[in-house]
Amino acid sequence: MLKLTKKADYGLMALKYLAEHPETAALSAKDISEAYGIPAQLLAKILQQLTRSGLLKSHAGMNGGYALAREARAISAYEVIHAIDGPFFITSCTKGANGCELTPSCTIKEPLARVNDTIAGVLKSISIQDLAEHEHPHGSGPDTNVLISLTLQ
Amino acid sequence: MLKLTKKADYGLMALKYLAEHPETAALSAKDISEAYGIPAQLLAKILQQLTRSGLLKSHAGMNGGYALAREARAISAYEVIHAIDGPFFITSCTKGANGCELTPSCTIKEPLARVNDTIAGVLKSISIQDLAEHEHPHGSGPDTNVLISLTLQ
DNA sequence: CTTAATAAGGACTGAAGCAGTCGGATATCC
DNA sequence: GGATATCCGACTGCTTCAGTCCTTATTAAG
Repeated sequence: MLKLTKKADYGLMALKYLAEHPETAALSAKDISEAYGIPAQLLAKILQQLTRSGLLKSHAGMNGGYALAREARAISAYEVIHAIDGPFFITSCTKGANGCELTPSCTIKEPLARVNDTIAGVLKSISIQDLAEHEHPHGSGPDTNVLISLTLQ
Repeated sequence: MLKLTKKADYGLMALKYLAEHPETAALSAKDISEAYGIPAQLLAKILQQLTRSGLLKSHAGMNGGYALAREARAISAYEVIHAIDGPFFITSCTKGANGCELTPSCTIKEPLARVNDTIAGVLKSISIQDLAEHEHPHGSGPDTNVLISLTLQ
């Protein structure tokens, strides 16, 4: 139904939280889970995934935790979602790999692939920094204005 | 994972097929299901949903079937998806109705709501006619060029 | 060196949604 | 009345998601 999983939501929230606390060397999964009321063990697994994907750096042991692997401006929402939920396709019949079982009857996937690319483009244009800045009430920072051109046919 | 259900896919395919056969008064669920290799009874339920939503007109009895309730140009992909899959929200925590259980800790939904609106805008800008025209190899019809402006903050 | 805090990761469960089927009821045309 | 349709509720199998449990490895502090 065109919905992000909760895991992706949690992941975005966690990265946003990290971006908002740049002064601290690292924050533990417990810290973040308590800040948002997210199940700690679930969030831990998400953060581990993000670490494997190179978006976070982790440090075990006391005073360990997680920190952004790059600056918040250089991490896009797309990367986070992709790392957690895997590659997404708006159509159930993916165009790549094994292809669509209905091929060639499914004549709809090609136009929708463009929609897919458009959505991906939007998500790529949004950084964790954008999410973090948005927190602060109003009037700060320049607008992030994104223009997308979708051409059918 | 940001994916349309197969039902929505089937619905789009069916409406596209109807748009490609404007000469016939009505096409039965069986006709369409055979054209695409879709389970007939499943497609029937989908077409019934689209009828209830006012996108199709149905006619029982012999030589009955379904026809577009409006011209193909006036039916958007968004309407089809919405009729079948219901209202979609990219975030698991919907902003409306019961709200987010995590409120106010979930500070991410507001920026993503804009993304949601953008996606909806893209889907609203694509008509069944666009999908049907795309079928014909190339060079026909004007490009459908859509500009979307997404403003964060 | 011991202990506590932390990440890492596999296995499992319950719940929900999706895809598809079955059976029957109603409407329409011949 | 029979053939062809739509209409609609109930049901099943399957997959995925959300979350938990348990164990192991790593690191810093005392």
